[in-house]
Amino acid sequence: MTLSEEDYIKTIYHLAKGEGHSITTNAIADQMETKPSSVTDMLKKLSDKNLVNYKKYKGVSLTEKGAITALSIVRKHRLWEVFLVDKLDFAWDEVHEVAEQLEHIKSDKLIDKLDNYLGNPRVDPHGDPIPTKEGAFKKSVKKLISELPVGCQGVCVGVNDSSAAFLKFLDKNRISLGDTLTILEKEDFDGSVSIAINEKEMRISDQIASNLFLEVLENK
Amino acid sequence: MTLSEEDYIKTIYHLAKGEGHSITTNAIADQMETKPSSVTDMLKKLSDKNLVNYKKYKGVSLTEKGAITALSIVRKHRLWEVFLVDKLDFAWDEVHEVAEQLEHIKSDKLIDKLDNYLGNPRVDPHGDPIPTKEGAFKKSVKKLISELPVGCQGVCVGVNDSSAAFLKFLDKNRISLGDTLTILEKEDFDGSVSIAINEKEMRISDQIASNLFLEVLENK
DNA sequence: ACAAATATTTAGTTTTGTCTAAATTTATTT
DNA sequence: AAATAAATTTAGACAAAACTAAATATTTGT
Repeated sequence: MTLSEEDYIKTIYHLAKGEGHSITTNAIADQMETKPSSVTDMLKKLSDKNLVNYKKYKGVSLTEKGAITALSIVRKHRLWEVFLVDKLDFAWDEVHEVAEQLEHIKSDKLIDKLDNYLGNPRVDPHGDPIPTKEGAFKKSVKKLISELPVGCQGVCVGVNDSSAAFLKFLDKNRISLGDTLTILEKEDFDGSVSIAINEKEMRISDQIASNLFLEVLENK
Repeated sequence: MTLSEEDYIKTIYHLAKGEGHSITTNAIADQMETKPSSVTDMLKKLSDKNLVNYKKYKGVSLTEKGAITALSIVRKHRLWEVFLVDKLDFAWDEVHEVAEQLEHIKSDKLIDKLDNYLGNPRVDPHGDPIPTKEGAFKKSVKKLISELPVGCQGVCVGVNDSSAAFLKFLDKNRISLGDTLTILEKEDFDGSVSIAINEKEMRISDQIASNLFLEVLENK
């Protein structure tokens, strides 16, 4: 597969939001900042290779083979994002461009070893799920800490209250978006929550827990 | 710079062994497994971009600008090799192909951070020196441990005596080619040498020290 | 249902990097 | 110093992936 073919497959996958429905030529052209005629050319080629179902004027969807390819690219992209953030200390919002390049590196052994090295993460720094080698993965949902049960693990992906005071609190306690957080215990009495974050444990008040969004894997 | 241009620059650099002498069209074609006519085409393009000095029928050499480019690619290649061996546990002889791909990733920030993460290594797993960001680097030489002074650091790159007994000794003591080794102390009495390797210290006999080659940076 | 608007495809070019075959230059023999 | 051999370049062609402009389908509005 060429680099360009991989980019098309990935774009179709994302536009279909992981589902198999039909995507229009123009949607792909807009997303990829290219011309519709270029898209048509490529769709013919991908169709010849059995990666997409393409009917003239009727849009396109990924075949089984195309979906497997897409998931493998998504897996690589997200694993590299974890590497960049966890190991190289990139901020979660500056990794995309580099991961776009790294995702095209061809070596199954590399990805296996990287996965292990990173501790087989299930989500990337944006909280998006990482497909397994076999192409399986759970969907993720965004919920407030206060809405989640004990034992949940997820990634901090947003705040409800973006007041300066709250952001300052997060900063002082070294909680950043992109950090992985586990819910250890919930106190019925005052709604406070014990969490593990960045290798440390701490307790946060109900007020904090109701203002911080976690991206967690759907429970089935 | 395109991927292909980078490959040509790197090939010219390696064929000239880091020096500025003139390389023939056929030598490049052989090395890159391509046709001489393709090489001629590319040399014209690289010459237009001021990356090489090219005179028809007279061979080619890198310009200052070309040499800087080459060193930056070599730096990336070798840093990725260190990553693959030190962090992902690849064997030193299986990293080349993957590093050939990784060396083309474009991000200065990535390479800076990778360099730091790896502890700013001076040599790659083959013992070859890693150029600095500024393009400076020392040559390396291959010497027996017994020939080197206290304080030297280098990479194990070969054995003099490849008898089964010797290889078994290395294996039992978890010394592999590609490991980094520092000479801590030398005992005049029996020629034995204290070394640090793989985060451990150990003492080896004169006989071992005279059979294990280290690739070390030239002292000046 | 039909005209207008929009979406998509086709046809024909362009650029990059490659190739083959022919022409030219340089090197080597005798 | 020719003649031959080897190396190199030129000319012309091709495939991939993009583009523009024109043609054709589909959808929408009335």
